[in-house]
Amino acid sequence: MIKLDKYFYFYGNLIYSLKIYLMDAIDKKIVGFLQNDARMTNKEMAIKLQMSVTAVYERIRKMEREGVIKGYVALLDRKKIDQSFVVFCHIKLIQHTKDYLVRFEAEVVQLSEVLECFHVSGDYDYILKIAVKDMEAYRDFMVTKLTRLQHIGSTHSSFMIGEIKNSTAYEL
Amino acid sequence: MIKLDKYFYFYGNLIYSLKIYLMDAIDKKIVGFLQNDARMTNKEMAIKLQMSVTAVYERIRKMEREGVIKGYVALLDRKKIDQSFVVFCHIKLIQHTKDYLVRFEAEVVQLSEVLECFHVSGDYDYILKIAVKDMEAYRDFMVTKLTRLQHIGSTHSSFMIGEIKNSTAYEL
DNA sequence: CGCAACACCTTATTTCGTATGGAAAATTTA
DNA sequence: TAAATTTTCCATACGAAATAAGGTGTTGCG
Repeated sequence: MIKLDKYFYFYGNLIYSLKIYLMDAIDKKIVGFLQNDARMTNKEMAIKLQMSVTAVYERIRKMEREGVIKGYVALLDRKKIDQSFVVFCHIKLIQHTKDYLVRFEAEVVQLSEVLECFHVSGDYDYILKIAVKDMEAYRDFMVTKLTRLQHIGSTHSSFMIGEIKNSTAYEL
Repeated sequence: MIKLDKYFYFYGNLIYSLKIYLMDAIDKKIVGFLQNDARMTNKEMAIKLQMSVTAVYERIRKMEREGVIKGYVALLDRKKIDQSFVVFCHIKLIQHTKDYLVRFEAEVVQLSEVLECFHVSGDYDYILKIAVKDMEAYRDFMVTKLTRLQHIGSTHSSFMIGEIKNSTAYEL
């Protein structure tokens, strides 16, 4: 296995470096399998790849150790658990001092309805993906939780009408 | 186990109904465990819940059968596989005929760089989450793939500067 | 009341993950 | 180029896990 160092510069100064894990064709296939079905057995993969179980096992172990594979999770069907109402909420802060950002971020991670929160460029500062039961629950969330957060300037909500694609798997 | 029927009406007409899976406290805990770590053994859960392995096993099996648990996946670290550059792309179509929507959606699911695509209300029709290597790769993706799609009116890209929260786990 | 469905248990069986030792291949070093 | 080292692979073996089978107590319902 080869690790590639990637360097990030800012005005000629090295900001940070990152170890990229260079996967060969077999690694990519293994990870491809596991991204779709983490329950696939080593034996099944070994047969598909025409190699021994141990070889597969050791490759997986290494990728876990190196942090390429972050973990294994069960995915639920939103509809079946009555959380079909998904909203993308764009948020602008009133100011962009580091203190404001840090405080907002610390608070937003605590909100269980917020599945994802990303700091982004553009018109808004943050994009949040929120899942609740219905519109009423969303209104409640907005009023009692989200807008209570400090330093929020404005928000813009986009309601999900349809899910076209929702994948956790990267192409390798 | 109890299944709850949820009905959706539109101008007084029943559009569709949905079977909601009503989980008890134990189901919720089991699913809570698996959402965080799908590799947790039935035995470990059984101990935490003070019940037998078989009981845990059967509950999980039922939730899989009923579609509450959609599947199990491995999650990768974007950075380690050199796909750190994430973009939220907002897309507006030139028209909103069913034909246009269907065609666009069929094409966009084919694009491996597009991890997620949601049809949304508001200023734009779709929100896409795209992961590539760097800005250059994103430009290439835009020019050779995305803007080649039919019926695209306008796009607006927000680049991810920071990942505050990125969870696949629902609160139950 | 009695029947059926359900959730649970214990025990038994099968399958899987994982550890070990060692061979082949590739890579590095002298 | 030859030797040394590291990496990758394999076969085997064993404990742990998932799964199957059979049985018991509880609940709901006609």
